[in-house]
Parts: sequence; C-alpha cells; structure tokens
Amino acid sequence: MPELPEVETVRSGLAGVVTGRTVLAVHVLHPRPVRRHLPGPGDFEAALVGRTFAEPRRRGKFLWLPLDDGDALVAHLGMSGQFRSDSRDAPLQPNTRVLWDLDDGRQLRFVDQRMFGGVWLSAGGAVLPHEVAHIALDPFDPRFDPDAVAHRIVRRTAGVKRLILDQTLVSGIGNIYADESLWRARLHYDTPGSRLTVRRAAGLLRHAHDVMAASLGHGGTSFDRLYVDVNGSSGYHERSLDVYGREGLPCRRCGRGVVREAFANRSSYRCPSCQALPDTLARP
DNA sequence: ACGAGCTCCTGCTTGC
DNA sequence: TGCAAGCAGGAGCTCG
Repeated sequence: MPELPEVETVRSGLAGVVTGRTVLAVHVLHPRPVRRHLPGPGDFEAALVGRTFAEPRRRGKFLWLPLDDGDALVAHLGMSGQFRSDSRDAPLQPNTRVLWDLDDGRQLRFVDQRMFGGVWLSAGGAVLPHEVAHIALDPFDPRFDPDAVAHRIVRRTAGVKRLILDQTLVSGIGNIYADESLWRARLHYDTPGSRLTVRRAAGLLRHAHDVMAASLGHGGTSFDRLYVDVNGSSGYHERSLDVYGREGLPCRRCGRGVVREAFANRSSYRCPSCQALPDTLARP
C-alpha cells in the first residue's frame, strides 16, 4: 500500500495538476475522508473556493498542497487513497469521495476504497502543517541524519521492525519496505533495538533508503497500475520485492523458504536462515 | 517515555 | 450456492 515511494509518485504527479490552479468548487461525496476537518464537510466545501494551490509537498507518507495564503490542504492516502485528474464530465469511478473543480476545466478527485486516508484544511500549514509536525524526517529528506536516528534506535527495547515503522523516529516506511529493509540487513523483525550497534542500525536505515529509492526509480508505471488496481496485493507481485509476499518461495540469497509470521495484527515475511533471531533471544 | 494492543474501513478471497 | 470469517494495514488512541 502507499508508502514513501508511492506517495512521492503521487506528489510529483499532483504537482503538474494543481500547481497554480485555483479552486472553483468542492464536492464532498462521503463525509468520512474529511473527518479530520473539524468544522465539517460543509465548511470544507466552502473554505477552499477561490484559493490557489502552490507546489505539493511531502513528509513521510503525508502530503500537503500549500495555498497561496499560507494555509494548506493536507492529505494522507491511508491504505487505498488515490488522487486522479479527470475531465469534469468523466464518469466517477467507484469509491470517489471528494471532488475539486479547478480553473483549467479539470477536476481533481480523491478516491479511497477503505477510507483510512483523508483530506483536511490546515490553518497556517503551508510550510509544515501542525498535524504533520510530529512526523520525523524521512530518509529522502536532505536533513535526515541516519546516525542520529540510529542512536535513538539502540536506546529502545522494542523490536526493530516496530521501531522503523514508528513514524516519529523515521517516516515513510510501511510494512512492505520494513520487511524488505530487514531482509537486506539480515535482521529478524523482533531483534530489540538495544541489541544493535549504532553502525548496524544506521546500516538498516541506509537499506531502507536504498530500497525505497529503487522502487521510486523503476516503479513509476507499476505504481500507476497499482493505483488503478488498488484492491489487491497483485500489483506488488509485479515488482522486484525480495521477501514481502514470497511465503514459501526460496530466499533470493540462500534458497530457504520464506516464512510469513503474525506481527502486530499484520504479517511479517522473513528468511528463517538469513534473518534468524540471535541465539540468546531464541524463543522456546 | 515507552511498549503493546485495539480500532477504523471495504472488498476480495477462502472455507464450511 | 450462500454466508461468514479472514485478510490487507497507517496512524491515532488507550492502557499499563
């Protein structure tokens, strides 16, 4: 589902669609995706009219579209959110939730099947919406400091996968790229942060950066297909993932069968031999 | 502060 | 055939 590379793909696509465009009208078709706009759907529809978008920005998996008056339209894609640019009279695809009529005759559409995502207006949020301020820098941010984050990781006792999924430590990583990063680093997801050296933790963060950069680099078209075909993980099988979704298939390094294990109400994939728990932590 | 578990939500897949 | 359960998971929340 959308993690940093996918959200960045959406951000750069949106840039060409909304930058410099003025909003003529807004239509909320389902209230849930605007639940974080506290004044309600009616206010959301009215508040944006007549305002002009600047170039979209991103931190981790959060997107925001700055407005020329210093506020921002914030968006999170959640599990299944998509932005589409369509002609205003084009038929709505299923699960279309919010429409923005733009001054070039196009219509921006927010589509979200599962509605974990949402859009809302953030007063004064053009530079950094306050709803995003608690999110850590992501590995693509030039100010991202892997050594500083590594030092925080090794002071924690939680499993390393939980830690790299903690968006207040490092943002942008989701379940898929967490598993891919751990596979590259040959780490078991339950290895406590405190069992890592700073060097090893920083190495894991570098792997996270690299695997997401590779996805962003080669993934544009397959991501588009994913967003068209949101409802399954089928899109991911098209991609060159090394471990995620490969239950029972041979590890690309050692040939052992990849296992899928329950982790925090979701799944973790790992190679049982490349990514074993350290002996001193082995469970009965 | 930290760690862990729960909840939201829809639609496809699986199993009886 | 029909229905229910399982599964996908980002992030905010609560509880200990």
